[in-house]
Amino acid sequence: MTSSKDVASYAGVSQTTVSRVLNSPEKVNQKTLNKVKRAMEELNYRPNSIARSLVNKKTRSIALLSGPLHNPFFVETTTSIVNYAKAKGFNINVHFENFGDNMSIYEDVLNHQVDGIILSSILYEDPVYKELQKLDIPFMMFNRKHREKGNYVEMDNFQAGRLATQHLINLNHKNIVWLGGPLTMSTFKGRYDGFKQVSNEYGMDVNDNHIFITDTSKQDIFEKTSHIMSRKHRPTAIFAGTDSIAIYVIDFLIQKGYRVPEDISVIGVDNVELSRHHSFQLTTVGIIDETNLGQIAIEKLIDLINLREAYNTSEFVQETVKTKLYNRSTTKLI
Amino acid sequence: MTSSKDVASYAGVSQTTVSRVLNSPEKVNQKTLNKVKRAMEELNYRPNSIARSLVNKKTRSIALLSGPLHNPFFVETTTSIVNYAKAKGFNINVHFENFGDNMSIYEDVLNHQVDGIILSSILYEDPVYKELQKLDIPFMMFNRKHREKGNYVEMDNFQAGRLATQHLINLNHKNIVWLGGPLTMSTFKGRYDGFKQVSNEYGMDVNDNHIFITDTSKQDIFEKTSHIMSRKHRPTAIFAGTDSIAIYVIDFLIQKGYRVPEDISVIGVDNVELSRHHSFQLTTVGIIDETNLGQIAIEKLIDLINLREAYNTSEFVQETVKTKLYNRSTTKLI
DNA sequence: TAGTAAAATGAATACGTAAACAAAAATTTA
DNA sequence: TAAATTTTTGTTTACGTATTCATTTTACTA
Repeated sequence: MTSSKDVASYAGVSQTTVSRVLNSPEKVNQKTLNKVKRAMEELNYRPNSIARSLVNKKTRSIALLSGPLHNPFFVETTTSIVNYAKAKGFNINVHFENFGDNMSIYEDVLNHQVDGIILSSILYEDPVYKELQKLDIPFMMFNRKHREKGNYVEMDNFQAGRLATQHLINLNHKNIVWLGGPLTMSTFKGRYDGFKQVSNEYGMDVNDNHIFITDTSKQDIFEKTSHIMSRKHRPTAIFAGTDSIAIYVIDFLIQKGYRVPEDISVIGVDNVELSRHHSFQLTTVGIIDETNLGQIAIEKLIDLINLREAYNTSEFVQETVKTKLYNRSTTKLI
Repeated sequence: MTSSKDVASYAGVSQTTVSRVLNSPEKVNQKTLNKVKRAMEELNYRPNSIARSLVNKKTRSIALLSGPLHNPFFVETTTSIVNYAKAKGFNINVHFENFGDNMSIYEDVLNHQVDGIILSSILYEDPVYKELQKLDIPFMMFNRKHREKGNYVEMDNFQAGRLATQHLINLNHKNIVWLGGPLTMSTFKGRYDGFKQVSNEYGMDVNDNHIFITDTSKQDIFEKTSHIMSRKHRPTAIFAGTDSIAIYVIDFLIQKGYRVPEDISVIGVDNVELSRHHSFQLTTVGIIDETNLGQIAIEKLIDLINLREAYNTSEFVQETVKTKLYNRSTTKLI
């Protein structure tokens, strides 16, 4: 690989001048500028970004710790994050959540220098939080947040839970099952609390028969759904904690010959793009904005990084986006 | 950030000794070893990977240039690639194809030093190929390949095209439409050629009425499918160039009130995981192996990187994996 | 045209690590 | 116990770039 020194001696100038041509061309004489540029061309020179990073102390790369892509929510956020970052000159190092074991990934992230970290998959009481804090690198949580707050962009999960439940109740449903994931995740916790509160407001009993916690795997969702459908007091509606869960539920139901929403209503949360693509049109609750949480989060993170570089200051980003109902066709009046 | 020098002076040794503790601890006296390790702990020392990369000339990171994630095929390959690389100590920098404009991404990839490149989204005559070659970095193509060959892992697209077509013909279909993407991609070209050959073997006419080229967007697929269904000589089967296309087609059909396979049979290619998850079970053709092409490709690529590091040798990886029919329930005898 | 200001260039150094080589300390051998 | 090994540690340099500071060249002023 050819270095700036090679270019320098080829062009008959010092390495400093070559560096200047790259970083402050206005400070170099037109004639030598051309001479050096030509040398660069002829030697097919590429500045070594590693060496640059070493001296600049920035890598222009960001680590993304994402939930699994079989959840369409993360398909959208990952796409947004990668593309936006690229447009801003940043690279994204992608890592996938490993069954809640964020510490191992943390080691990984740590060992490659990054200018920032963006993560969706943190638990409400995740010990990784304080490790990340020690790092003194901007990090942004999206989707889920941590008890210590920090920087985050989330939807108003509690409101989402309320809206979805209210919608079902408006449609006359009285026997509703909540089918979600671990309440150690702030998303599920908020949505569940919203469900419970509205249920209580309408004097509905929320007992163990109405609450199902899955590990969000297809397998488990199928089993739980199967169990729900085989009960004598079969519910008339299922409130799925995420669209991903809702889609698995509906796939299962259709496979088994049930009709949605004729036999049972299903509502999700997240408003993933896929919910409009599908052969069924999923009723769901999602953020008001056109965009997604990943997009908002990466914008804010890059702002933070730039702010820090320019002024060495830092401020908190704590954003809870309001939600609304996307009333489509997997719920109906009974 | 604390450096190895800081650790050195804190522990009362030279920086070299600190370096040795990290890279060849067996060469350092037990007592000083402990002393240095303690110092590292107390100062919360982390070796700077940038500086390491500069001297080692390896970054342990790989650039992935992938097709878009709304195609489930790339969801699977990306997941496999990221996870496998991580297990082998590599980071993945993800980039998404930008409407065939690989050159802009190429600049990006180039500017961050990587040990290897893995890309799915190359055109058969893509000019980026010779640029990549100049780079003198191992690069591996999967899914699609380039006319110049290089390193690639693909399925036997031609065979896949034949198998799918043969399957439909076995089911008595005589009016089959091929609905695929640009033939500038080796995948579509191979599958199309297979379709045409078998069709001809059975004396079936393959004219413009049977060939539809989409840009693989949902929008375009919907339009083309709509057009196909509104024709007087409506086909009895659609051969979709990929599962992704097949899924869009079926979603459209079901939305419009058609039944699959009762009203029309649909077959895809790729055998994506999702094709089994869905409310319909997609009939498809895919590679024989349990795994996916991305997985195979990343394994080979890392082998290449290691081989190159160890022996400074290089060899070609050129693999065409055989395919088979996955006969599920979106095709039927007529 | 001498003197001064401005523009252009170069020499030296820093970033944090690894490694070649040299030197010192500990151990073994005779 | 002195010489010869072996083990352990340190000094120095390289990796490729950016930057500070000093120096040279050019342009301008009176």
